[in-house]
Amino acid sequence: MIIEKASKLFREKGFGASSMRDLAEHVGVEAASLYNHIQSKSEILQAICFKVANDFLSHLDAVRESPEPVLKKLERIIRFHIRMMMDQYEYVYISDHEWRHLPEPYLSNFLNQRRNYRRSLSELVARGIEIGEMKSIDPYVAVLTMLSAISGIESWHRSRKTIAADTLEDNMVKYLIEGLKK
Amino acid sequence: MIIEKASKLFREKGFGASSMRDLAEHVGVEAASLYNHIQSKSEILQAICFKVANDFLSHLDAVRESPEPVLKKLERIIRFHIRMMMDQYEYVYISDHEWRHLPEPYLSNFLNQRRNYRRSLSELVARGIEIGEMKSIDPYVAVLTMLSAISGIESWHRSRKTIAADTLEDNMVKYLIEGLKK
DNA sequence: GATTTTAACTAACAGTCGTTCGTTTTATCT
DNA sequence: AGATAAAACGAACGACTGTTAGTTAAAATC
Repeated sequence: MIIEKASKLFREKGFGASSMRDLAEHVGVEAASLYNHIQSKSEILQAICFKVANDFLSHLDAVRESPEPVLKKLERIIRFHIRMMMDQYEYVYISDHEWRHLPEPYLSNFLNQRRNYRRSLSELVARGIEIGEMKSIDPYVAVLTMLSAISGIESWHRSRKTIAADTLEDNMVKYLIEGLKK
Repeated sequence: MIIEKASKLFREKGFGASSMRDLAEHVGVEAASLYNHIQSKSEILQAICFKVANDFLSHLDAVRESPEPVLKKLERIIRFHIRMMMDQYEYVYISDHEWRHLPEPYLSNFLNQRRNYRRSLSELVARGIEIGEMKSIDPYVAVLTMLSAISGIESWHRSRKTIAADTLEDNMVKYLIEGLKK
């Protein structure tokens, strides 16, 4: 409840610009009362960031073990990212944009996880190229491009009306996967 | 001088988390002295955001009037974005991430300019499809994907060493342009 | 060299920040 | 019903916020 309200607030105004009194008002309570349920403001941010990170890492592990072609795996991962960005918009957005406000040692931890995630993805792309499934491209750049493109869905989220979710997903997958095919 | 130091600070800590006393210390002066050169904190943000917006709009206007094929125009625009992200990293990053802290009416103004920019780009992509230069894809999604992919270069910027600037640019252009070709 | 302008300083303002304290109300359990 | 635990409250703390006022030192102009 608190975390849900907080995620909405943090997304709208940013972590730094959101006060505990702001949050309390949205929850319908006085600021001091929040501390019966949480330890600190940054604890909320930690909960959000690491939940998202964990969701992505779990999914990646599951996909890696499946016996599909690399391109199919990548498509599944991309679609998962897109759907996460749609279904858990607030959480993903905050994890993407507000992680820099994490206090140490959580900050280093978070960045480590992200680095590992990208490295795993890069290795997947590299293998796809190696076995001739995909065109020759720098794996790191490809991963960076994919992930960044997806995280930009946030700005679609603000203008939902003009384009349907399915259209967005299918077209983006098309663009990103076709660009990799040989 | 002040704006340069400020852009570095805002990028590192975020606009909201950067205090005028922080900034003053980086400039080598007391906080109050800053107000002999600027009117307010948010004025700095305005200067940065609108300078970047203006640079992109000017470039787009120049490209639109040239008589090249659409795909060539898009490649030029993409390369311009990438190079802006590299050469004016701090400015572009802030314009991308901190615009929400702009006070009205500048906020609405900024968002209007961005919307217009994207609409112009979309129309360019739509024409490319119409005349058969590019594969059929939703123009808005294509633009969103391109721009988001590019803005993700920020996270490359933090780990420059592993990959050269030219490699990044060429591979990203390859990925983004090939994905559009018929 | 005198005068005006520019830019630095210290001190302070009114307000907000996250958080803690001691207390009181509400809910749970025997 | 009486005891215990959970969650609410108002008040306050010390630190920090952007900004202004008044003053003084340095630079530029005449």
